[in-house]
Amino acid sequence: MVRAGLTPERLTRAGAELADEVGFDQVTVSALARQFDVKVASLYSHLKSSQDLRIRIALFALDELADRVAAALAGRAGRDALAAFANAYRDYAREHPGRYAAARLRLDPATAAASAGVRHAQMTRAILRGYDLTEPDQTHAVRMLGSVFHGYVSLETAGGFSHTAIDSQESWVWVLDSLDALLRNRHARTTPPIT
Amino acid sequence: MVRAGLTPERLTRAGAELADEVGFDQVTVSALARQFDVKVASLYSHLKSSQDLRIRIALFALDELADRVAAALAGRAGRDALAAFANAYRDYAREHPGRYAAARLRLDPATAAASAGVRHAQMTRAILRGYDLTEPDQTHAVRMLGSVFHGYVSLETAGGFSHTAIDSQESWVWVLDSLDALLRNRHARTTPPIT
DNA sequence: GCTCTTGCCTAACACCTTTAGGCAAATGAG
DNA sequence: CTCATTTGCCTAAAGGTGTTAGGCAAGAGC
Repeated sequence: MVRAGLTPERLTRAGAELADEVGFDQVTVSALARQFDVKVASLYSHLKSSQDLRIRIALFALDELADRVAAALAGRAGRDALAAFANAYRDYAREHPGRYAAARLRLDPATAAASAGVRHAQMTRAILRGYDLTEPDQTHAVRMLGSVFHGYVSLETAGGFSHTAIDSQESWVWVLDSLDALLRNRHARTTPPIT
Repeated sequence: MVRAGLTPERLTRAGAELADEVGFDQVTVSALARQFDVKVASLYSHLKSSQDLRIRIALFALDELADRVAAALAGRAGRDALAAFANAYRDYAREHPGRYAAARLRLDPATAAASAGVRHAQMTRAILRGYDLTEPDQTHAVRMLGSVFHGYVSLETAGGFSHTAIDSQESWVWVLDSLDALLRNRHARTTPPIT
């Protein structure tokens, strides 16, 4: 009987592709076994559990996304960097919705600390180097950028922006433009807080 | 044999509570049957399917959240309205994480159109009445607000903001403050787009 | 009290997850 | 090259969830 040549890496990759096709939460050990034309139990020599598979896909996606963002960011600063970062993020989610969902999987602290998630955090902070923000404003800004990008991408891929005639791309540019203006003006602003 | 008195409404409510306890995607017809001390198959007289249950919980959550937002918004305008809206949203997600997740369930267009989702959209637009924005800026702003609020709440409840010493509440106020400033200045801005 | 509807039940099947134990293919030592 | 060992995929089996079909008894209406 010919062996299928399964490895955790191949399974993870196939799982990521499957996620893009059918959705991350439809990724199942059984479905993966079918893809490799192999019995389900066979995968358990390579994966600890179904959750283990999901975590591997998440780490894979985080890493791949971090690579893309890093490439997009190279040599850019200021609003260029902001747009490059945001577009890398959004493009990834549109090309690979399943992997993007995987990257949002909640990891336990130890796993998260060892993941490419830290690169994401570093790169977000790197963008802000072009705007002279000091702590704690920098942290606030990091959180805001993360929120906007994740929120926009999440709502957009969920089809939330398809009810109006106004193009989502237009709104995206408007949002990036607004964020850039906001960050440029932020250090000078002195308005009192609202809550 | 004493009857349990099941109805779709009671099941939906119990499902919503269960979602808050164990997470929306752990809400299962089986778990619900256990809660009512009833056999699983019995629920199928009241629910079409597991997905039907999830949709009911989503609609329930959307409605409840819309009520809260409406109450928070009453009599407020401008930055007050913005903060009230945002806080209602965030507070709901923190008090009822499972229901909040349910409210984000992707609905088919017909169901969505008949849901409280339209009230949410109307209320978001209502906030912008305090800032004189015209189309298409208004739509862009609606999308941005939705993105920021959803993104922030989503990242915060996922524990994404607990790695730094800086308090999340502080960042939240900073974000609201920034959005207010942004919207107030937006109509006057003439910066060219970046992408 | 009798009939009819309705609510919850048992039975059964399909699919996913996971563990235990077996056989055969690859690997490597002599 | 042969034999022993390791390793990869298999069968078997048990437990959980989703769903349908058909039965019996509780409650409602007359």
